[in-house]
Amino acid sequence: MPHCYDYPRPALTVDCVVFGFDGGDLKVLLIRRDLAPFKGRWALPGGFVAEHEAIDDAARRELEEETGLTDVFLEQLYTFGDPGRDPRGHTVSVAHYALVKLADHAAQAASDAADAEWFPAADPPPLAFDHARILDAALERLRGKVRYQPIGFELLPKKFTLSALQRLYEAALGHPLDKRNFRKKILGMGLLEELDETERGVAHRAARLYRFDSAAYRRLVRQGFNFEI
Amino acid sequence: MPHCYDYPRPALTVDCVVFGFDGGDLKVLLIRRDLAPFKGRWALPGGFVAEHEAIDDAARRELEEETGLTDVFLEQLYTFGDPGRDPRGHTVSVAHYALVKLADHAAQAASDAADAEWFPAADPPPLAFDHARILDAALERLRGKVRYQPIGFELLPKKFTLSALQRLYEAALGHPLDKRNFRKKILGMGLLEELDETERGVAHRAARLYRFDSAAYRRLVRQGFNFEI
DNA sequence: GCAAAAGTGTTTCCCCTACACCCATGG
DNA sequence: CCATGGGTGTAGGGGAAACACTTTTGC
Repeated sequence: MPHCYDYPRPALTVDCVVFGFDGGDLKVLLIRRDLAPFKGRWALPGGFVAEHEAIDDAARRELEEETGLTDVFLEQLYTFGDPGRDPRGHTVSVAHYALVKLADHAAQAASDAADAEWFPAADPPPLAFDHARILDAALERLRGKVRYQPIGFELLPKKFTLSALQRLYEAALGHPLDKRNFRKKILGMGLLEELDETERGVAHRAARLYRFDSAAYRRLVRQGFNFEI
Repeated sequence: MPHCYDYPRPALTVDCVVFGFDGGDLKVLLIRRDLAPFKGRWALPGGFVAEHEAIDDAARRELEEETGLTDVFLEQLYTFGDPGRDPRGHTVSVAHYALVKLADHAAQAASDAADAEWFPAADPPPLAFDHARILDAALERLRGKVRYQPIGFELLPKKFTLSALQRLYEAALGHPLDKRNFRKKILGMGLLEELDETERGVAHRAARLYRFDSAAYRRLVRQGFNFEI
C-alpha cells in the first residue's frame, strides 16, 4: 500500500560511518561519489531506504553494495533532517555507525569497492553533504560508548594483545592510559580469555594473545555487572 | 523542489514522549486518537513531517498543536522504521522525548488539548502503533541520561527543594538514594543556588528552596567538569 | 649487545557508602 | 504535644591513580 500520493514528503536515506582501527589511528571508510551532486567528493556509504524495508536492513544493504562489508557491528546513531542538507531536495538521513575488524575486512573491501578508501577519522578529506557533521557525531558517540560497553573488541581481530587493546582505547578516548592500571582493570573484569599463544613477526618480545569472551560478558551482565573503562 | 515522483518512499513522522514529574511518579502525556487506525486508543503526540521542515521543528510543532506545550526540553531519541509498525503503510517515525515542568504546564496543557492526559510512565494504558516500545526506549534513555547530564531540573519547577530533587532521581532511577549522601554530592557540585526562601503550605518544617545555576554549569563544563549522580 | 615492547606490585588518596539523631513547623 | 519531613557528620573500605624496573625477543 504505497501512499506516495497522500502527502508530499521528504526522501529517506541511510548513511553509515564505518570505523576501523589499524593499530595506531581510528579510520573511517569513505566512498568517492561518481554522481552529482558532490561528484568526485568523498562521502559516507549510504543510499535510499526502499519502501517496506526496515531501516537497519537498508543500512546493511547499502553497506554491502558500496563496500562489500557484511556481518559488522551496526547501530543507529542519529537522524539528520535539516532542509538544505541535500541540494536535490529535502532528504532525511538516518545515520548509523559500524565497527569493523580492519585486518579481516581490508582485502574484502578493497576488492568489492574500488572507490572505497580508509582515512584517518580525526582528519578526513572534505566530505559531501553534511557528512562531516555526521562523522563528528559518530566519533563523539564512539568516544562515549566505548567506555561503558565492550564494543571496542569489534574493532580488533579475534585474537589481540593487551597493548593493542590499550592503543585502541587511547585512540578512541584521545588520551594516554597507564599500562599497569589498564591491564589490572581489564583483566580483573574476567572478560578476556587468555590464550596459549603469542603474536608473531614482531622484532621484540612477543605478547600474549587474548580473546573477548562474550558468553562471560552476558553472564556477568545478567548478574548486574557494568562494564566500564 | 519536491521529488515525490522520483521514488516510492516511506512516510515520515515524529512522535514525542513527554515526561513530567508530579513529586511522586514519572508521568507521560498521551493523546486520545480520534481517527482510525487505533481510534480511541491512547498514543504519543506526533504527526507528519512537512517537506522542507526540520525534524525537531516538526516535533515542536506537533507538540504545540496537540498539547499546547511550547519551550520544552526536547531531544531526539531514536528512529523507528519497521515496515508494519503502521497498518496504513510504511511509516518511519523519528521519536523524541521531552521534559516539562509539570506544575507550570499542567493548566496550559489541560486547556489547549482536551484529549491530552497524564499517565504513570511506568504503567501506561494500551498504546497505539508501537508506541509502547517507543515509551520503553524513552524511559531507558531518561534513566541513563539523568545520571550524567543535569536534565532532571527540566522536570522540576524553577525553585525546588532538595527532597523534591531526590524523589525525582529516585523515580527516574528506580531505586532509593541516601539522603545525606545525595545532598552532599549535589551541593558539592556547586550547581545549585541556595535561595533565601522556603517552600510554603506544608504541614511540617518548610524546606529551603534551590535553583539550578545553568551559567555555573556551563562554566564548570568548560573546565572539564563531568556531572554525575 | 642493543633496541623495543612485554610484563609486573605497592602505596596513596579520594570518594562512595553506611548509618541515626535532633530540629522546625503546622495542626 | 505529636506527626512529619528537614537537616546534619563521621568512620571505614574499595577502587583509581601514580609510579620504575626487569624480562624477552629479534636483529
